[in-house]
Amino acid sequence: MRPVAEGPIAERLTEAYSALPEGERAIVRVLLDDYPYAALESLRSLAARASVSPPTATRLFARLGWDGYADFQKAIRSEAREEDRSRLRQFVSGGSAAPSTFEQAADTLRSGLSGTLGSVSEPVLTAVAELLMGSGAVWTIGGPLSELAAEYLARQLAGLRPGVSRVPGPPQARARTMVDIGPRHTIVAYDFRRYSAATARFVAEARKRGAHVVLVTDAWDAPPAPHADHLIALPREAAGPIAPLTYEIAVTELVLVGCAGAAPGSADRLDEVEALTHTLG
Amino acid sequence: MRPVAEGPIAERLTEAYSALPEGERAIVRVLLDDYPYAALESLRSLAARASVSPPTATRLFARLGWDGYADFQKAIRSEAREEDRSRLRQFVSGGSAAPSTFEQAADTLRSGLSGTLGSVSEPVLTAVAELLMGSGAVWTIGGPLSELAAEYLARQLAGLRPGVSRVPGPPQARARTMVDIGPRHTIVAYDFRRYSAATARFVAEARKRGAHVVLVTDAWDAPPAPHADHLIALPREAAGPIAPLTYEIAVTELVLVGCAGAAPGSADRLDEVEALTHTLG
DNA sequence: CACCGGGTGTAACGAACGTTACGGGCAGCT
DNA sequence: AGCTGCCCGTAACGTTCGTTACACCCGGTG
Repeated sequence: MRPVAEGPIAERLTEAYSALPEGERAIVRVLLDDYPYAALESLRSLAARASVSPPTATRLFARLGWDGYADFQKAIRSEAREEDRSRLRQFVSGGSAAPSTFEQAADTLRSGLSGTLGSVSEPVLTAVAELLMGSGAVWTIGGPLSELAAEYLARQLAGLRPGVSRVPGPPQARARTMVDIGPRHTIVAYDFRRYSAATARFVAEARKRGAHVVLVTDAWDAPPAPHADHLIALPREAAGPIAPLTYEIAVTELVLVGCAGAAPGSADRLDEVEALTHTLG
Repeated sequence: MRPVAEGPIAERLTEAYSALPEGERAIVRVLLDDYPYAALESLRSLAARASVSPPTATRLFARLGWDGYADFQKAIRSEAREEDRSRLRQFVSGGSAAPSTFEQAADTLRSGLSGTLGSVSEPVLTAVAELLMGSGAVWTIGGPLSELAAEYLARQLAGLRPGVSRVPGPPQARARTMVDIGPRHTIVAYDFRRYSAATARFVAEARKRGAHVVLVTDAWDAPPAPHADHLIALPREAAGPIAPLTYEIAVTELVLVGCAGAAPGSADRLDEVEALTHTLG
C-alpha cells in the first residue's frame, strides 16, 4: 500500500535524505512521491522526472549501497511482491518487544483519537451542525492553546457560511463583541485542562443574553459546562504527556463535516473564496 | 488468483488464453502466476521463465493488441498504480453497509491518522527533534490553514526551549526576520495542498543563508521540498472532504514528544511558565 | 589568491534490450 | 505426396539502457 506501510527501502531513502546532495535528493523525492512505481521505470526517465542527469541517479544508488540501478529495481520488485503477499495477514499488531517513545506516543494518539471519536454522540453532532449553519452569527473562543481549534473552526466555517468570527482576546474588544450578542447568535467555546476563567465568564454572559452555547471540553463538570446548550466532552484519559490538541481538531473536523453536509451550496462559496484569494493576493 | 483484485489486463490475458498457441500460453501463465510482478521484469527473463524464446513473447503482445512490450509494461504499471490508489480509497472511506456521514468521517480520521503515524519514520523524527532542541533559533511558518499547526508547534516548543518564534505574515516583517537568519537557525515549514508560494520563497531564501529546513507537507514533490533538509510527508490520500489538519497536529505532537524527551530540564521550565502566567495574568 | 574536494552535467562506451527477418518443423488438408 | 498455414527458434539489427570518464563549477581552506 502506498505510504501507509512503507518498506525498509522507502525508509532507507527517507533516512538518508537529509545527508544527500541536492540532485540526489530530487531523485529520492520522485521515488518516494510515486512509490514504488517511479522505481519501476527506467533510470533515464526517473532522472528526467527529477530534472537531473542519469549519472546523478546512478551515483545515488551507489552511495546508498546498491550494486547499480538493476540491483535497486530488483529489491523494489521483491519488496513489493512480499508486501503484497503479507497484506492478507496485516493484522500484525506490531507487538515487537520494546516500543520506542515515538511508538508509544503514536499509540497514545491512535487510541486517544479512537476514544474521542467514539465518545461523541451523533445526535449531538447533528444538533451542533444545524445550530452552526442556522444561527445568525457564530463566535468561537478558546483558551491559551485551544484557541487554535477555535481559530480553525472559525476559518473553515467561514468557508461555508457568512458571519463567523473569533472572539477577540483583549477585555475591551470582548466587551464590544458582547454588546451585540443576542438570542440568534451561537458561541463555540473550547476549554480544557487548566480552564480559562475568562472563557467561562464570556460564555456565562453570552448565555444570559440568550445566545446558544456549544462547549468542547474535557469534562462534564468543567467551569463553563453549566452554561452550555450542547456539550462535547472528550475523554480526559486521552491526554498524553502533551496537550492533545489533535483530538480537539479532530472533533472540530467532525463538526465541520456535519456543517458541510447541511449546506448544499457550500461548494460554490468555497470556489468563490478561492477565486477571491487569487484576485486579492 | 493471488491478487485480490485483478485488473482488466489480467482479464484480457485470461480470456485470450484458450485461443493462444502453446508458447504464448506459457508466457501468459507466468504472467498470471506472478501477477503483476512478472510483467515488471525484462521480456527476456520473462521468456526464460516460460522456457520460450523472446520473440514468442513479443508476438504475444502484438497479438493481444499492445504496441510492443514497452507499451504493455506501461499499461501494467499504471494499472497497478491505479489499483493501489483505489484500494487505499476503499480502505479510507470504509465499506460497511450504510454508515452515517459522521461515522464515515470518523473512520476516515481514524485510518488517516493511523496511516499518518505509520508513514513517518522514527529516525527522521529523532533527527528533527534533535535539530529543534539544538538549534540557535527556531522559526515556524505555514500556509493559510497550516499556519495553525505552525503556531501550535511554536507555542509548545517555546515551553521547552527559548528562541522559538513564528515567521510573521507581512512581507516587510518577513524581510526583517530573514535578515537575521543564518546557519545555526532552523525553519519548520508546513505546506499543504494548494501550497503557498510565499512559504516556498521564504524557505528557499532561508536555506540559501545556511539555515536548516524541516518541511511538513503532503508530497515529496511539494514546491519547497527541494530546499528541505528533513521532510515529513503525510499520505496524500488520507485527505477527506475537508483539510486534514488533524494529521498535521498529530505529527507535530509526535515531534514535540521527541523534543521533550531530548530536554531533561523542561519540566522546570514549564512550571516556571505557569507560575509566570499566574503572576502576569 | 591558489588550491582542493565534492557535486554535477556532457559525451562516449559496452551491454542488454525488444524487435524483425528468416528458415525449419509440424499438422491438416487436398 | 505435396502443399499450405501456422508456430517457433536462431540470428542479426537498431535502439535504449546504465555506466564510466572527464571537464566544469562552486564553496571552503590554507
